[in-house]
Amino acid sequence: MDEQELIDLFRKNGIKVTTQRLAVGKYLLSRDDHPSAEQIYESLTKEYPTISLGTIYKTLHLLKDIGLIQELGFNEGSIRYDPNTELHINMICTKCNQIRDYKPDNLKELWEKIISQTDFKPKGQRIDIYYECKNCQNES
Amino acid sequence: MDEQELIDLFRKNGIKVTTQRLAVGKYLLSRDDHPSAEQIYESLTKEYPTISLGTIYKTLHLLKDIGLIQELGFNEGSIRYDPNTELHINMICTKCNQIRDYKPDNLKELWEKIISQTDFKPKGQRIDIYYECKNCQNES
DNA sequence: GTAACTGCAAACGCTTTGCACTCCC
DNA sequence: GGGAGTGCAAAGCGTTTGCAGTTAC
Repeated sequence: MDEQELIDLFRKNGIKVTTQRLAVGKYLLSRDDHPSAEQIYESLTKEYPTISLGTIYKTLHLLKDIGLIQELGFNEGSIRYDPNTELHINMICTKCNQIRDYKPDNLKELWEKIISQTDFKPKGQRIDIYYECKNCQNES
Repeated sequence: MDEQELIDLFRKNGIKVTTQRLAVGKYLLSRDDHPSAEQIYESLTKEYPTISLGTIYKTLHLLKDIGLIQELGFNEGSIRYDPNTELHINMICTKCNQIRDYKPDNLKELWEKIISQTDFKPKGQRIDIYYECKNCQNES
């Protein structure tokens, strides 16, 4: 998704296009890890020195409401933000907490087999795999 | 798991068997929803009026360390505790936040197909499906 | 007896809220 | 021009921590 599409998405949902919202949206779309609000703030504060954490949080809720991102709550009480709302697996390192998306070829097909057994209509899903990433394996 | 097995599990892990730990462990094992620390506290305070939230939290961390339960972090910042550490799906109602376990017959087989494509060695997993439960559907 | 555990209260950290100021439309 | 959005600081809330008193072993 490029900047213009992001602007269109905001307009379509009747919310004003502001520098801050574009900055947060573009930043998230550019990442394939899943940053926390704090990480987003740290990164954006260089280019936008007056941006505030409060605005980041408000923007994140907005982006969630319009379906651009998914929130992932973790045990440490933190929330990470995932710009990939399609079916995928979050590969989460149990040591360094790094998250990478993973999308096996036949995931959709297998997933449909799993949910076809129920009469519920899923609105969404979250699939995590916990493992130890290569960096952390090498260190130990 | 009955009380004696729980006691054995504590002993095996070298931690003392106390009334409070047994109470929290037995309570969690008896539930198929996934209570929060607050819910556990509310429930146990009737039978154990002096139990404290601090102790509940300390016990929950302990139970997690010995592998009896799994922690599930949620977006609202809360953590829920799941006594089922086997492969299963958490069916989560997006309205009332009720959680039920769900275990399709062929889940294990399909799951193994999904992870067989990677060379990672998973240490665990979490699978959520978000939906609207029957109670909430009827209300709307 | 003593090391581990409990209960309490204070501290902590992330997130939300309220409000005056500012900016998009 | 006016309502929506921002930035700041204070409040909120679930969780953790420190410590004196208590309990399991």
